[in-house]
Amino acid sequence: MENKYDIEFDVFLKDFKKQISNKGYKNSIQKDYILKILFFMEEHLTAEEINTKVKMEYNVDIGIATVYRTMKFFEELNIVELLDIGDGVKRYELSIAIHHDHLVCTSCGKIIEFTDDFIEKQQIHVSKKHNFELKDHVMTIYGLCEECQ
Amino acid sequence: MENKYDIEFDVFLKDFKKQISNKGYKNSIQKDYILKILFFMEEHLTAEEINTKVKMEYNVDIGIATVYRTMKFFEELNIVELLDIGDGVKRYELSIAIHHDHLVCTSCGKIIEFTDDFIEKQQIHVSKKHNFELKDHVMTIYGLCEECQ
DNA sequence: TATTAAAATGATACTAACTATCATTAATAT
DNA sequence: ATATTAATGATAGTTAGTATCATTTTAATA
Repeated sequence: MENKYDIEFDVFLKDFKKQISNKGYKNSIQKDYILKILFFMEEHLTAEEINTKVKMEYNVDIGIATVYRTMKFFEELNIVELLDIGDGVKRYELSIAIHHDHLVCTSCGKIIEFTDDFIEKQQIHVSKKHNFELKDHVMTIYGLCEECQ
Repeated sequence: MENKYDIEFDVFLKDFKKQISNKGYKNSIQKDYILKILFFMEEHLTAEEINTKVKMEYNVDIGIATVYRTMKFFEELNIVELLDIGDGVKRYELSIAIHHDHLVCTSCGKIIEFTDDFIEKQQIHVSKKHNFELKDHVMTIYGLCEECQ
């Protein structure tokens, strides 16, 4: 199986399991399957999509409550990052990817990632100016992608 | 009554009513009250907050369905702008204010507005680079305000 | 390896923030 | 004044996500 990261899944999974244990939580096959989907499949998945994909790919039926619960858990442990494109549904992606922002096509829903050093630096500057202790930021550009114009 | 804009409310209201009429919609006292609250009170209000404030300030009970419906209507007509700080509740502000982004304190919920010309320009640049036709953008910085640090 | 304490799961009930429906009311055009 | 058509408001419905709780699983330790 291919993936977009520079590490092997079993290395990643091992490290992740240790992380969970060290913090006093317990591992489970459900968590493993969810991570596997996030690692190998496209990112920006909703909880419902993750559930469906686990069912399709591995023929395992994780309760939807567990998926929601696990995504919240992963978010708190910074294992995943939340992406909110403003349509009322939460999407997640693995945090091992470097920080990036998003271009969202308002016509077809396509999500394109981008990073811009200038914007990254400028938001640090803006935070300082307002005596804000920067934790995180979200930048989303809405518009029409090439095909939808 | 004071306000933060450089125009009088009746000028604004008159212009707004004309806008509605021209597009084939009908005006109503409910719309007037909602606009009045948005004009004179603090911005970033939720539908529920608008409803409560109309009741408190003018002793008028607008049905909550009408508030939700009207905010959606105003949004489509670009009379208000939607602010989504990621807590699952929609907030609105009048579009007569110039575009600005937000600093959100994750501790006390305070919202500080900012504009940054560099960021504004840079997002145009990013859009062009990806052959995106820019429509809108959202930048939100999350962190701790001075008091909450 | 067996025991045990605590966390995780999954079925389902519940919640919150809207959204749709529809009978009634109000606004604008003629 | 009348007719047309949109707006309102009460309420039912929807949807994404959260809480509950009995049962199962995990993992530490005896």
